[in-house]
Amino acid sequence: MDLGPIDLDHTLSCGQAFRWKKRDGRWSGIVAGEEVVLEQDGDEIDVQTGLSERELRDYFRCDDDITSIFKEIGKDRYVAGLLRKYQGLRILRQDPWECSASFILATYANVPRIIQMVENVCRTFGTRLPEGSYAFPTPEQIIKKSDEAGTCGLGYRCARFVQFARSVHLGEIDFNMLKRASYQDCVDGLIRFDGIGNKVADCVAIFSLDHLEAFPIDVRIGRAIEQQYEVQGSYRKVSEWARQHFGRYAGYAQEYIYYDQDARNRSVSRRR
DNA sequence: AACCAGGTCTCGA
DNA sequence: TCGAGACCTGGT
Repeated sequence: MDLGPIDLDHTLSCGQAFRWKKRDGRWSGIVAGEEVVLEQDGDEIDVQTGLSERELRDYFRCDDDITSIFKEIGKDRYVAGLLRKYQGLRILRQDPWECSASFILATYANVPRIIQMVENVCRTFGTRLPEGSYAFPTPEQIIKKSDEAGTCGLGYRCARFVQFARSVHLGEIDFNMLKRASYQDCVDGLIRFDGIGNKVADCVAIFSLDHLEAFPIDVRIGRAIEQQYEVQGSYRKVSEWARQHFGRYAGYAQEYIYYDQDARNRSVSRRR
């Protein structure tokens, strides 16, 4: 299947989604409750899934005009280098509920632990698929046996996670409306919920609600921006600077910078 | 064995 | 509007 210019390794391991695993050269994950297995050989990607081609192309954002996106953020010298270095890293379009619930768990934890927490949640509440893995649970599945949330190792995030499931189940958040809304209205709509601050809201906005100008700032991005551009300060100040500097696809630049910082960390830990 | 993690919340200035 | 402290817990 043709998913456009994409590198699965970069795209699925960069920390935007937490449910993809690579084994024996194949990536397997679950999208919209369906198992997806992908194997990339150069430009060829072999796909095994019950998902329709339309759904898969939607998930991989094949509708994006990637050329003009790269042209735009590539105006920055540093990012231009990263575009070459990590060619084929793409932003995904994830399910808003799964994305927001996952990033509520992602606060103040490292990626391996986030993956573990999400996996625990899926095994505890989610539907078991024929292949043996579990789908990400619906809000209702979580509410029905919320007393078991304590066994998932979520720490202080547990109460927020369950409460958010309740809010979503009660229809207190309209993701489709947030998609159509302006970036700022989208963030304002997300940030009302306990456990969603600036950073999580930006992650949800870019990874699931089509607001590619969202620029999530974690500690590593903060450091990188300070080093590369000598810009620092409050979240609001830095993120506004980033949208100004990188333009309407600022979030795409953010993901390349984040991945580069991640790669540096990985090589440091190998050296130890 | 400490250290730190894709932050958020609360509170005071 | 901003900065400082506390915070569950498990990888590394």
